[in-house]
Amino acid sequence: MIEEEEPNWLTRREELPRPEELMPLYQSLITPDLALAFDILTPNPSAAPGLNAHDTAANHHPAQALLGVPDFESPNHSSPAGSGSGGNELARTLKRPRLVWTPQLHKRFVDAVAHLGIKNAVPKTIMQLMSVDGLTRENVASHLQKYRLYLKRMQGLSSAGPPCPMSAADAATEQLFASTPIHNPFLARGASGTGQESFMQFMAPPLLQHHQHIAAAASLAQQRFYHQTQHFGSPMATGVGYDYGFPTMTGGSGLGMRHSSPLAVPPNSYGEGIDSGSRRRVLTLFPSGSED
DNA sequence: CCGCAAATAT
DNA sequence: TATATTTGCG
Repeated sequence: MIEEEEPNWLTRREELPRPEELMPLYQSLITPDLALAFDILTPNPSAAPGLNAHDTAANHHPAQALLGVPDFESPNHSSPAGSGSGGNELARTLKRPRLVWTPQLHKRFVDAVAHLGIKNAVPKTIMQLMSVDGLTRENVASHLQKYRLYLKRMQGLSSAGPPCPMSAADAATEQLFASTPIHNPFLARGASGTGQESFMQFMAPPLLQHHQHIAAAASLAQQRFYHQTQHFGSPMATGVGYDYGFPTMTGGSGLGMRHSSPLAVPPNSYGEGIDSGSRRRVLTLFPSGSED
């Protein structure tokens, strides 16, 4: 019996990938506006993946050419010595659209936090550790706030009652605070002892090419695009609401959380699981990197 | 700069 | 409407 490497994803040993290692995850945080402001070429006329511009209404972007990472981090003028923190003030001052924390992005976030430790997990450090272009400290800070709340909520919950539904933060968190359509029957399973079973590999079937052509992705052969279909909560759209797998912490009514049916989406069916003409579908394609 | 609370946008 | 993200304050 040798200490064989255990495929335990639950291992807290989150290896902190070096900036170079986790480069592939770069989310095109550069929005068209931002790019324009920089006078750099705009990859695609549409919103950049990962970021939903205020122009969500016009989601019919044909192709997703997410190439040419505009390194707004390295100015042409080159002020090597000067401007340590300044860098590109323009970039910082630009109004960026809502940042969409994709599971992958969140994953990296969690990884960073795990490695830094709860004590050192401060926005700035996390941000630096994530090494995601365009990601601001504010973004991380706010996300961290929610993340902590989420953890706290979960802790208190797991303390009183039957076995926790899942490995907790690991799974749920990875799921990004709850926004992944992927629901598998195993997810709601009580793990015995340390038997924390993971289940994040089931999702990765060839699910794309739904609408237009995303051939552009060809460049990043390793990157898979997953179309997350979200439907705006319509008062009448009952029957199939969000399937949030995590507690709501609304400060309002407190109740009113409806659990939609356990959307048992087969590993083959995606997106079109529910259809509705009047529903607005937000296509969020997130490139899957080498992580997870 | 960090954390929290409120405001705003989607 | 609720949720997510942003913004302001201590």
